[in-house]
Amino acid sequence: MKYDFASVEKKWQKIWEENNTFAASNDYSKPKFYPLVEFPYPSGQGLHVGHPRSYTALDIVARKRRMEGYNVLYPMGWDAFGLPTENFAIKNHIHPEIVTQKNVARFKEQLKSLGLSFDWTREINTTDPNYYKWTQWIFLQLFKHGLAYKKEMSVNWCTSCKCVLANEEVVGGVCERCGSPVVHKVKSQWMLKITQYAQRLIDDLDTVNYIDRVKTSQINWIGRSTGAEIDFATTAGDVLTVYSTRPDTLYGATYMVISPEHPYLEKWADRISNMDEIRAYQEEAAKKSDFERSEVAKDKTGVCIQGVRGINPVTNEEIPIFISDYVLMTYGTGAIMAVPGHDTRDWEFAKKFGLPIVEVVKGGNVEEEAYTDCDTGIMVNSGMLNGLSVEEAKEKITQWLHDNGKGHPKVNYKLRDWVFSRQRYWGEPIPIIICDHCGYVPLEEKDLPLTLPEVESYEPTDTGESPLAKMDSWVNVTCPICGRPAKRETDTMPQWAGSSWYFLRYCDPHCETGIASKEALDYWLPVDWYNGGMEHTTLHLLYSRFWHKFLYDIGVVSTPEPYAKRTSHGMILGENGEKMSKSRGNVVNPDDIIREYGADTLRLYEMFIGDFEKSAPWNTAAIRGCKRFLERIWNLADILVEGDSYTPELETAFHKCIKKVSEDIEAMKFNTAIAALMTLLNEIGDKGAINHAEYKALLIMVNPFAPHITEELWEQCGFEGMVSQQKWVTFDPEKCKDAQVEIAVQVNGKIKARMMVSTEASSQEVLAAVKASAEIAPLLEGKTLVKEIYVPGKLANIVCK
RNA sequence: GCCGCUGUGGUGGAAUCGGCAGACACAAGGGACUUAAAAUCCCUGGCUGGAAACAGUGUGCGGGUUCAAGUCCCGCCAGCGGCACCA
Repeated sequence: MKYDFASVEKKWQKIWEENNTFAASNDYSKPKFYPLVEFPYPSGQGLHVGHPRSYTALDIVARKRRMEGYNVLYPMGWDAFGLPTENFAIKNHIHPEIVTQKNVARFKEQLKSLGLSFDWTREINTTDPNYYKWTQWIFLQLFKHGLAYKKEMSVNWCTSCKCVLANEEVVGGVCERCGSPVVHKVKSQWMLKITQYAQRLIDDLDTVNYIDRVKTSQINWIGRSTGAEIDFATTAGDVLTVYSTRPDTLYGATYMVISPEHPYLEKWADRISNMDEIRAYQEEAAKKSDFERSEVAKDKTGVCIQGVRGINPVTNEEIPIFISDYVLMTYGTGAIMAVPGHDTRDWEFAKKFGLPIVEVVKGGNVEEEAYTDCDTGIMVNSGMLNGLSVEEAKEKITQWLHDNGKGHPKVNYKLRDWVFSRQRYWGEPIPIIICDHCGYVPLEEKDLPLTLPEVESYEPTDTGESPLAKMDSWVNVTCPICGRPAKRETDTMPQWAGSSWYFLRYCDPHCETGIASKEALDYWLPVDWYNGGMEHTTLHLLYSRFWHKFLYDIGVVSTPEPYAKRTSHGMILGENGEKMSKSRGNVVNPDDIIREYGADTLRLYEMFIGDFEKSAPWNTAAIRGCKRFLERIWNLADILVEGDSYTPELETAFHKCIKKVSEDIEAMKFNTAIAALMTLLNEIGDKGAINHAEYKALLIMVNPFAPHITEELWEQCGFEGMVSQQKWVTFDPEKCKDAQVEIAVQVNGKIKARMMVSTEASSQEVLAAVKASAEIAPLLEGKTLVKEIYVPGKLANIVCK
């Protein structure tokens, strides 16, 4: 009988759906397993072939764990707020909610057609008021604990669209949509104090099992550095504090630089004789877009402040102070001591402005380039530090600064607070009322959710405010505290909000008394295995860890980390090896592949395509190999014979294969697991028959990869129950060994022969047999044996002279 | 510039701790079956020389350690991704 994948796949998808076969149980006494994949943004384009790579991988793990007796929660939902939907709504005058519903329906159908074992009874949607009620609730908790605050911030402003853009919408310094320049505009923004958690976000990485590249990117992103804050007295009679990671080079500080936005400039205005020049520079710097700033990064600019000079605290020499945009107001103190001898940027600046370069660490040639090595140099021209190593000097000078009240050790982070406002419609409204008398007043929890009102148009206003600002009836309210007229906050939350806690909601998605019941959270958390793209390492993953830690601090969740394990899949590229995109014309639609080859074949192919963690080019021709594999399994039903234990010829092959497949699934080596199954199938084919025990074991092993065909075969062969509800197969390590193996025999490292030996044979026995063999004995005649090596089951090497 | 990843046949990729390089597939060539094609099955295959046995050579390049290196060490080259004046 021919395998009709289309009808078989539909049949089983229907059965699984009607029986809720893969729903997680609320029996909290069972051992649990909570695998998680990133829920998709339901875009208008539908599913990408990249989605099934991640989803199938953890589906395989989830299915295996179910068979191993775990209570498995493998959920799915929709991260549905966001710009593309809003832009589509603006363009086509359709409510974003309608667009979302349509896209979700399509995505859901596509996911179901892949046979993924999601628990659809726990489906969530971030745009559902019953969901975002709790997103707003978390925001209120953050606000009440002082972690949400409003601040004047510079934001991205598109000069042509006249609207605020998120950082993601600014590509190469221009607007992603219209290509016009993007400039900075100061606006009052909601911010979340993620910086307060910076150290814990680094430290607790030691307690979780994340792949190294995720850990290192997070650490780099947070960007911890240690150094000292140093106070420089100025001729204006005040103190200018700088931050430096190289306090050891203090004797080489020959000038200072402050950021163009530094507040001291106003304070010093009366003393500065070239204030016009300074103001012109400030304006110039403000006008520059990020793009221009990075374009001119190598060419340093700046203005020397006339009228105020700094005093080096160790040399007591007066040194000039410059303003330059290479010093950022947002990092450290917005002021630096410049050590041109030992900092590349300071060196470039000093060369350009003809400033003195003093060598204080021996080892390089500071006339040629800055010498920045900290490991080998010895301090010179540095008074009390002379002769010390850099490390010793850092310690000594920091102590000296402390003792003399001129500075102290300091840790800084590159991580900035999270800009949490968007001037957009399609997001969670921020549940705050702004009252002239009472300030920012949080909504009462009983008034949540604060739902999005219907608006006429979703376009941002000319002033860059959210479309909600035009809704007078919604905006104008009375202050819950003083009863005076007040206004609602009209900004909405960024897309990252809903995805920062969604894994908590899955634990108890219909809970009305909290984000989820305490019992559910205690049972299911942490997520045991979270797989997702590397592009989410520094934003989503960091944001959700931050929220989780906050919820832990206020007693809502009982684990300090949300995810016990984090892995990441590689991208699937187009057939030409480039990133898949519409403009490159190399997009593969999973629907087409399913129609032509079936879901099982697609699943198998995506897992066989290569190393799961690396990117791999799509190759439609190669899919046929996976289709053939499944058809050969199908055809085995024709040579099925009675038998309730493995036949001797295949016993070792089965035990070996079970071991390999079981271990490879856990190690995410799906490609080699499939290769092992193909090898086993070839061996069965050579033998020409398969019995019931063997076929059952094979179907159980293949089921996580190809769930439909295995279910159908299980039923057609009259085996009891469903294959997906069987016990996972086990192996006996003793039975994985062949009685005899072929080893390679080398003389002086060159292969001279091959020989069959017993796996039980000792090293002496094998070496004796090797030396006596017809191929090897003549080669050893008249030579002195130097060394004999036997690597059991692999090779023997005779070294002689 | 900095950080990370990668470099293996015509192609995708295998190769626990250093132990037979090229598993498993795809594509290709040859054969069987067929009126024919598709499908299926069998055989061949890193490269060079040779009819063959076999010999030499081979994991980006150059050195090194070792009985033994794709794997470890030192120095390069190329490609991809991310960050980018973070003091």
